[in-house]
Amino acid sequence: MKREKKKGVFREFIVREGLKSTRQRDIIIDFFLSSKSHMSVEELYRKLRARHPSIGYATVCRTLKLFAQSGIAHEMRFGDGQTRYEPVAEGEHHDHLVCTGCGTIAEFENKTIEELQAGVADSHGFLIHSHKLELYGLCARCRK
Amino acid sequence: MKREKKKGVFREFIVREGLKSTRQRDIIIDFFLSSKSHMSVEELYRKLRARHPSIGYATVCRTLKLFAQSGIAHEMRFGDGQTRYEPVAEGEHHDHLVCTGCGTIAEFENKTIEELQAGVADSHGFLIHSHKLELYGLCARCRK
DNA sequence: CTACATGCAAACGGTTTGCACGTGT
DNA sequence: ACACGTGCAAACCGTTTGCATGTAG
Repeated sequence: MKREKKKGVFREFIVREGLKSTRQRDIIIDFFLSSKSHMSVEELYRKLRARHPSIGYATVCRTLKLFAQSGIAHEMRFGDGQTRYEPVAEGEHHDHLVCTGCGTIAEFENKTIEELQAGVADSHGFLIHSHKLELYGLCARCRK
Repeated sequence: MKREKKKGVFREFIVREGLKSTRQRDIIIDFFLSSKSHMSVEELYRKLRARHPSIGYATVCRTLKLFAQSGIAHEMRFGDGQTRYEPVAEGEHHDHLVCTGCGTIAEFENKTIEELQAGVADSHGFLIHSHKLELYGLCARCRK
């Protein structure tokens, strides 16, 4: 449902920008929307390639960028030099718990923190546009 | 005062690790501790080079990494592909307000947010080790 | 038929590394 | 004397780009 919605949003974006709908873009969007979140480009590319060997790395990069531009995905960089993408969950915003042991990335949402952030921005005269909050540590499994 | 303290900490680190005290390291640490915070490696290198033309980029990189290891500096990456360093202010932790207009980076501290973060980590069974909170937007000057 | 998209390989940008030479201890 | 440090240039790694060819509209 929401998946179809995102595909719709992307389709509109494609039209609006005078771009084209292609086989590769269809493959990538389907794969992207049905895979786990926070995948790195490399990861996405490898898995995609298993089923569609002829697809190029550059195309994957370019397409993911388009997803971000169209608003259906967020581009994110944790400290590891990889670029990751996640489908946006409309309305709600969430932050990340990154396990430095196994690399798992969990999500959380905390309205109070968001409000406090807004307060901080205000008190500095900042007009806040986005934020990034990441907690690094060991997940329940890795800490034992 | 605290600057001398950091130099002392680094000196101890050097000895403990069986490393050596060199002219370059002295130059870099002095420059680093007396410059503005959050400088990128490139920035640091350029400015350093103005006075000490023979210093190598690799040496600057390596030395900054040593600062981070020794605990007198933090390494940080905002979204722009540059690695930045800041002298650590002992005890207190702070987060960043990054102006997307002029690139200025301001700092802030908010104890309540930190506590809430700890709560979030707990409720996920995470053992938190560090965190990163960045607010992106326009600073007072750029927003008008 | 035209403009955009693709795959490939080469370029890029910041960081890291190998190496021959230099220098603290 | 020996081990570590330095400067240089080359390697690296993920990402981006140029180009000849393919394909949607």
